[in-house]
Amino acid sequence: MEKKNAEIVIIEDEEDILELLEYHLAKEGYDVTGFLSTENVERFMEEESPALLIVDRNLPGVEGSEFVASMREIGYDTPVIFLTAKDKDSELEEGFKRGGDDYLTKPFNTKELLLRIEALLRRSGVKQSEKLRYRDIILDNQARELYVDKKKVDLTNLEYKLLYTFVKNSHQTLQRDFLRDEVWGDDSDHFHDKTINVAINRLKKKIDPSGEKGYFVPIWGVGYKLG
Amino acid sequence: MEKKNAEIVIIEDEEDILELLEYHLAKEGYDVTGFLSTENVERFMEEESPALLIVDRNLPGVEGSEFVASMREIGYDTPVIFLTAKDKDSELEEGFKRGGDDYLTKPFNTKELLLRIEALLRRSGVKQSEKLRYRDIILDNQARELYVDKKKVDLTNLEYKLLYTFVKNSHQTLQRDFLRDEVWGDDSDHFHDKTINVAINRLKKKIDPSGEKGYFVPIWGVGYKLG
DNA sequence: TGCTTTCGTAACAATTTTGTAATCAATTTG
DNA sequence: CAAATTGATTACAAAATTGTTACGAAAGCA
Repeated sequence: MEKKNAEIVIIEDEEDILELLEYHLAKEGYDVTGFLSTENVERFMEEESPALLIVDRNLPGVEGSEFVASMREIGYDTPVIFLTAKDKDSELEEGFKRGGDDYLTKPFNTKELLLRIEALLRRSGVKQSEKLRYRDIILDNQARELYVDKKKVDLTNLEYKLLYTFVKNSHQTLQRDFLRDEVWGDDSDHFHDKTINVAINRLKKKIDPSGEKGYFVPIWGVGYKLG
Repeated sequence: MEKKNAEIVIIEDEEDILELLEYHLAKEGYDVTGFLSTENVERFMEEESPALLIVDRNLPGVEGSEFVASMREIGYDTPVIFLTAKDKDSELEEGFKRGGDDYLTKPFNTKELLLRIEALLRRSGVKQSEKLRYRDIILDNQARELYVDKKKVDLTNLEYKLLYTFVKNSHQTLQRDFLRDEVWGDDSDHFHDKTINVAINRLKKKIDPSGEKGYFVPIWGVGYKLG
């Protein structure tokens, strides 16, 4: 239930339905962004390139399937699931013709929607990036990016490797020797005593400037552990 | 009608439904083969590799979804649409979990089935959209052309391959080694340190002369990523 | 052949990262 | 409690990495 994190966009003008959908999909582990109209969606797609669109047909302003057709025209191939209150043949046909991949009629079964999402993502070949988590820390190892409390934080390579080592071994106390081997790979004798301290200090400042979260707990005379 | 002639296999034990389906699909131009049970289907698939399976869940002998699951296990990725008389949540879930792509409950609308077939063939079709995009960059891989902000930009072969590699892996950090393999294909030891830097530098100047867009973000000690 | 384009190499500049050292603070030990 | 040991913090400079520019060899083209 935790390793889905594909990015999904929902366009739905009825706020309570939108909220409900966001809740259910987020619970499944998807990374959901909701919109009340098609406005701003194109810009968002440029920036984020989501894996799937869930689009209400009946939107204010631009009609849902029109929006999808226009996205298709400018080259987007993102999978689309349409939602609709209506159930007319002509509507259905229009939805598919304009580039929809699936179609659900309201009121729909949430379980079914989730299954259809999964099937469509599988068929369209979405690669799930593996992410490591610890508390509010998310390490995306493919993008080599760190998010703390949903906010992106830039790290240097050394800092990244260091944090990665801790998160990967989050249940253990990491001894100084182990960290030296794992992060620095330095077998020379010229490894300064305080190098690790300084590195951890810098890392702490970046991921928790106020110092209130206490990610790193020093184990006196041994090393550190996450806490 | 048109010339669709994709090969479709239908497995359905109720003969009149099977005939009806065969009739409608053939009329649309598909090349249809019907089976009354899962028997012999595997051998047929080996010989013909159809583009789509339409499978009744409720078959004599082997259950439809079981058959699909076993096909998936031995490596077949053919798209599947399940048909069923039942409408239970658990059935639905089982169907998708075992590798179904779509699910229709009898009695179904023929028009809808045809539309869903088309959508599924489109999505699973080998011919993917030949356009890759990232922000305001569009790579038309068929024409081997680049558009930045709707304006055409000429690239050299090397530059194109480089940019293509980045856009294709737009949410990953690309390590220098990976770029060397992917773009230069050079496994020699004589690969100069700065070759990548200079190539990226040239590419940057072409697609973003003013340097304000910051397409390429160096990841210190690792490589680059799009940003 | 002669012209043009492409692209690797080299040199140097600019930038970022990271180790070191010095000092201060905290913890343990006797 | 005092001494000793270890960790935290800070500032600085060396080291490592990337950016930029120019040159010329190689490849493509007329």
